[in-house]
Amino acid sequence: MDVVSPELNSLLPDEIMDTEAIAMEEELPAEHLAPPLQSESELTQVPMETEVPEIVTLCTTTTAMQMTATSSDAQCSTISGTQLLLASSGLMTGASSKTTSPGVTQSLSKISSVTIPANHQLIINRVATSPGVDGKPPGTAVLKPEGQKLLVAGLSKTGQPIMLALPQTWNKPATTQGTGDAKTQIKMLTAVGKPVIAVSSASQLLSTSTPLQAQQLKTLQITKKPPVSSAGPMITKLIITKALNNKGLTNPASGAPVVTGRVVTQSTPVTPPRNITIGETTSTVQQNPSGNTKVAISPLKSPGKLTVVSVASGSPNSPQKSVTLPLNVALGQPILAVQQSAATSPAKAGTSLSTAQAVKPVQGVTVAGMGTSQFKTIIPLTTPPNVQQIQVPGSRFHYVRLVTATTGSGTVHTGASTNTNSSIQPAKPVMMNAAVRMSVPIVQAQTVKQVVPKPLTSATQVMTTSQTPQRLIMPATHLPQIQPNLTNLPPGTVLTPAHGSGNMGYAVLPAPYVTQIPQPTFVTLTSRSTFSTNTPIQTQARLSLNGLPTSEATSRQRKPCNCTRSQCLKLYCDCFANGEFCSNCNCVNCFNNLGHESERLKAIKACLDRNPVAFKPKIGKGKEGESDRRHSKGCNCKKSGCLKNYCECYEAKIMCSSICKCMGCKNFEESPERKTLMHLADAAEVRVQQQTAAKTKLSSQISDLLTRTTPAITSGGGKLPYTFVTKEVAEATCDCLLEQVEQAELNNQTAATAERLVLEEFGRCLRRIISFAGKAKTDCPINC
DNA sequence: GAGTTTGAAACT
DNA sequence: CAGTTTCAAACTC
Repeated sequence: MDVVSPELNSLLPDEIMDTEAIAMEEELPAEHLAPPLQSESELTQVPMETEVPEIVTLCTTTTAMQMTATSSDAQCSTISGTQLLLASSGLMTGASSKTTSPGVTQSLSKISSVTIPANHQLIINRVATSPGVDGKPPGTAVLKPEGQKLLVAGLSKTGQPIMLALPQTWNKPATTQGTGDAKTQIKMLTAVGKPVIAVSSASQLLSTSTPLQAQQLKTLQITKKPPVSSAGPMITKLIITKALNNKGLTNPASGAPVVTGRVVTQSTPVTPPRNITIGETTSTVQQNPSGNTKVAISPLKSPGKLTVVSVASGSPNSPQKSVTLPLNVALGQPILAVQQSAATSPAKAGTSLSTAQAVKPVQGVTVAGMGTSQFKTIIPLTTPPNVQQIQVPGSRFHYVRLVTATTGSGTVHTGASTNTNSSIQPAKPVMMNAAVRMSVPIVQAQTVKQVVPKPLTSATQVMTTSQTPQRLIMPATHLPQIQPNLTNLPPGTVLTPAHGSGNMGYAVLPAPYVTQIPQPTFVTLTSRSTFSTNTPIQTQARLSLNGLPTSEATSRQRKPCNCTRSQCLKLYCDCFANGEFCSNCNCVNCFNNLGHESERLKAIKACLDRNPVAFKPKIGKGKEGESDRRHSKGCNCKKSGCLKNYCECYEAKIMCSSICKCMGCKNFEESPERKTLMHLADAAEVRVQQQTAAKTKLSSQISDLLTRTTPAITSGGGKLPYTFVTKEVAEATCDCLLEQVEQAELNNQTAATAERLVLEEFGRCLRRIISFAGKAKTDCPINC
């Protein structure tokens, strides 16, 4: 498999490549928002494109961050919709609490103010710094001395409270500029029936770290258990933004913040939790101790759009940097977009000092959720310290992005459980600011298998481990000319970076080559650095497929193609157009396989050059007020009246729209021809179903009849009696009968007597045959 | 199953 | 962008 040139890295779509901007905007087809959950396995998924109103924005800064009463402030807020703004700064004085729920106020006894405007924005101001509380230095805020330090209750859109519980370590002063150990946990609890979100953040300051180890790991692990309530689909929109600020950049003893988030629901523990693990290594940025780091995420009312605004300034009035990015989820092909704002850019973070290093982060996102049929995976094979992994079971895409590592090695290990979170070596103080937006359509599932990229020397190897392990040999040939728009890559594409220090490349793998294993209910991506060296990168991906058994998930029916001239590398080929490798097809001279990945890559690029959205589904969401589904381009039928499968609209069982350029179209709502056709089609379908049922019933009856009539014989695997009447037996019998006839003739007996003799002989023959048959069965009960 | 029709994709 | 060609699926016989 060829590898896309490192330049491709810079061409990755903003949705996943922009590590600074934390704004995302997406439109999601309605059909992907709320598919009903049917099975328990589905319930265990992590639905990420959700309508659940709780949009949680968490903003923390490590070490001497906002929890200290010095001068650092932190604000996390969302702009609209359900918002949670947590301001741990004593400087904040927003006190106009409008709709604070009782639970909120009870839990915020030491919070100076809680503001919950009508838009569900919850503003929590840490209590003014109280000198010497619990022996902590002045300025250390102790929101709640025992156990969980802070309980913040907000109101969701549905009016249900959102609780935040901070562990004791949250309030650690961390005023020692990089010394000490700061662990933070945020637990968010919602009311019954709503997801409970618990986010724990641990920031460890390692005195042994060096500036070269300035990589920071942020691991965000989210476990979500949808409620067992059958009250509609459980879709959760989770946005977690974490800003970590290690002021200890000047202090080598700065730590590596580890943030682990866990999202759980109050559902019954019947369904295993789904884990979302996000591991990232961010660059070390010296944070202005007095600076404000404000991250605002705006999950707009419209679930399809998300705007993340990162604000870093010393004052709330500081200019904000807001970036809105489309998530390319239109056309019914939502993707997971995980963005991280490393806050390495002073222009965006506003708090970075001149010593800030422009080290791109390593980010890994593992999401187990509603699986889809296909994925796009970018698997890091090089420079793993800077890895961004996004695996979306619910999406047709997987993204694992590599960014150039400028510092020492790091390891991102994202596991299915919180215990699997591993820290990257890290060390420099950082300010991490990540926005994660996960969109997972609840659609057909497809398992993603473990993909273990191997260390490369001259070639890239991807080991897929499963019950039937596959080994993919991917030539490391650089294809600098290939710069595909990754957002439009064929669904199910796996991008694998090329080896080489500092160079980034991607190889494209279709989803079918991601090992699919029936390990359900979680997704795990593991990445290990120094891939270009002898140290192998281990990228593992495991995820469930909507709880579907692997066999079921992988047995997705697809019509085999019959391409003969296109080599299955053009959109004529349905397999290629769907981003799949040909399998069990009838094609001739097929290049749509791993053996011709180079050609395939070129073909993909060519297609994308011609049409950037070539691999996007043609049937997408229509405009406002129109049908939910419509052809993105419209058909151009001329003769079929759009009532045959030649017409893509008709084939998709949708009506033609205004963008169609068809002639003589009869595929509209009121078309009598269409109605008739649909009626006939329905009738035919019913007929087929009936016939199928009848056949099934008949077959069952026949089988039952045979079982009952010949139980003794058939049950033992023996032959039926008539099977003993072989040709030889028949001939011998006939000889016996003829002998009787001859004897009768020799004796001058009458014909009647001869006939009687023949019949008697025939009876004896039959008895002997039966006798031998029974004896043979007894002697050889297995199979004679 | 072979041949025809059709419209999207590809090409010019 | 329009016209033409190529292609594979849909359809017919």
